[in-house]
Amino acid sequence: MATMKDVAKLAGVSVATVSSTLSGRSFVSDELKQRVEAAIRELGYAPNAMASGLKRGTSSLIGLIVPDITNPFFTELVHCIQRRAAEAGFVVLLGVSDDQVAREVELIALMRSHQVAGTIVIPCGGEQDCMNLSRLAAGMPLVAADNAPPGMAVDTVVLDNRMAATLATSHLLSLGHRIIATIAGPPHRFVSHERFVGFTTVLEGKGLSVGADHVKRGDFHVASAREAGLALLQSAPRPTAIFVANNQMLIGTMQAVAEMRLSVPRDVSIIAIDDFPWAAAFTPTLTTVRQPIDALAEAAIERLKLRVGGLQEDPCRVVLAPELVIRQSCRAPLEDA
Amino acid sequence: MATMKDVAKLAGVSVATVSSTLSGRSFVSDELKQRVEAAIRELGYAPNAMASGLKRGTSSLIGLIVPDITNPFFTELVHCIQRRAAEAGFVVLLGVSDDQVAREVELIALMRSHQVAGTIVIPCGGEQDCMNLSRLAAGMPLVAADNAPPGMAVDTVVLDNRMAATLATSHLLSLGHRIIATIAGPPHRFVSHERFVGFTTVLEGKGLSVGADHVKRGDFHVASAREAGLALLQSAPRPTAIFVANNQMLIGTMQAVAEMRLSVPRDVSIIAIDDFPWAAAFTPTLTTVRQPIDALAEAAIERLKLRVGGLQEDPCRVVLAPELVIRQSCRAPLEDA
DNA sequence: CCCCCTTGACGAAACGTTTAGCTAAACGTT
DNA sequence: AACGTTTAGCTAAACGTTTCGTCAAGGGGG
Repeated sequence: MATMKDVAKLAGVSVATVSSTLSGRSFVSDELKQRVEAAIRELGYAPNAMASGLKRGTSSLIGLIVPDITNPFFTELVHCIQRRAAEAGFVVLLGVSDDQVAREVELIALMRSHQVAGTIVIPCGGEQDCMNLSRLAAGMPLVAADNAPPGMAVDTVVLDNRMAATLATSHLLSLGHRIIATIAGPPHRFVSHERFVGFTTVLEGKGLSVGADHVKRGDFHVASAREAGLALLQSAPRPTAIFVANNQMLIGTMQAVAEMRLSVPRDVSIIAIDDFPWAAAFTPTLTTVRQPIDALAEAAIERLKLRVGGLQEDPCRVVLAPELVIRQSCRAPLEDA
Repeated sequence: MATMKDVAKLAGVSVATVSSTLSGRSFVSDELKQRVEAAIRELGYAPNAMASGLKRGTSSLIGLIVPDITNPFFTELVHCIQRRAAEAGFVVLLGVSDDQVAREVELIALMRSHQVAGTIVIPCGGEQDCMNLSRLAAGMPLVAADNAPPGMAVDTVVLDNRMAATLATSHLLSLGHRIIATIAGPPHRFVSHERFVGFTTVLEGKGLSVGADHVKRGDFHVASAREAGLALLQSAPRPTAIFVANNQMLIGTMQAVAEMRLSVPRDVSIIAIDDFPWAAAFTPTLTTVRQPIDALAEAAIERLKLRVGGLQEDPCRVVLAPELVIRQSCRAPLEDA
């Protein structure tokens, strides 16, 4: 690998001049500029990002910590964040916490040791874990997205989860459903809690109550929802609609329905939070509440850029609105039900 | 951020001793070791990966360049690679080429400038582009996976694409299909070509020929396959089965079938290469040819580790076998067809 | 004509590690 | 007792940048 010294020698200038040419931070005459550029081309020189990072005490890296990249919501979020990061000149250092808080903590340290300019984290833990996270960040710009409770000491970018649940639940009510069940997420997580509260609040507002039999908890993965779905569909009275807390559990729920030889939406209506690329390819096509994923990514990168730029002010919270996407998996309940 | 110097001062030793304690590369007495460790804890010291990387001329970073993270095959591959990389002590620097060869080339340079230990790339171009890639790698350990033609000057890890096509086509033949169409991938790509050759070879072996009307080219994305599917389903004679070259195009094909008010597998059988997490959640469940994704990831990381370790030998090619996953989207053609 | 300011380029000192080479002490051998 | 050998630890020189301070040359104002 050619270094700046080699370039300088070939161009007959000092390394300082080469550096100035590259960074444009101070004036270099056109003549030298051209000699330097020629030398760079000839040697195939590329700057050593580690040396530069070491000297400057920071880098063009940003950390991105996600719980699980195979969940299509996270896949899309990673995709959007990576694209916007690249546009902003950042390279993404990817960490997967695998839903383990301990791993998440390790990853924060890892990011720091790699001198990232900042980190975007999608926390996988409960409120307490999140508070802990913001403490660990100390010094490193951190933005928490998605599962980020208010009160964290860092910028947060989240969906309006209550509104998402409200949209879904109101939609079911407006179709005439009165016996509505839910498959909620892990109780300690912020997003689960909000979605569940949104759900119950709407029902209570209508004077409806949800029986304990009609509330199941999953872990946001497929299998747990299949089991929960089977239980719900065997309960009496059988719910005419199910509100599912995320996309993966939606799949599990559909499996349960199929196993019971029931049909969506004839026997039961299903709605979930998180749209996903193939929701329109299923039979029936799936009604969902869509998160504005790209807007989340944009806001996260935006906040990070500001913090990296040295902005010192109180943590800011960005809350974005969801959107109801009506497809075929919900319709009015059968009269005879 | 505390540095090694701070630790050394607090522990009353030299920085060299701290370094030795951390790396274990030379002997340090138990007493000093403990003093150093105590100081590290007290200061919350974490090594500066850039300084270490600069000095050692390499890092614990590996580059990973993929065309498109939202394609579930790539999602899963990234997931597996990232997991195995983490197990091997590497951190993944993620680059997305977005199917653009120029971007891919930039990313290789980017990885190099970040002093990665090595890079795994899933090339997005044709044979020539791939040859070019191996040249660009010069000096940096590179492993090409998936769309990697033989003859590249680097280690390659690929699916036996012809066998995959053979499994799929033979399955259709064994069910009794004789009018079989295909939606192939972009012609210049290695994987497309192999899959297409596998398909035609099997048919020709049976004395069957494929009409030009029954061969469509897509771009591996959903929309192109929808169009191709519509065209195929309107051709005469209508094919009784379609072999689709990848998972995203499978979705597009299913959409086309639905738009034509036809039904799978009654009116047409559909099979594709690339299994994906929800293939079993569709109605009907989808018959596919599964790539051994984790084995691909394992082999890629394994080769990379060897090369990073300094192995100098001729490029090696790992070819892995696919597996037919029979579900509901293929069955015998209707007699009256 | 002198002084001062600006401009363009350079030299050299960092940044936080790793590591080769060195020192001094401790030990075992004759 | 003199000598090598081993050991534990230290000193200092890199690694490839960035950047501060310096410097010479040139120009303009007094």
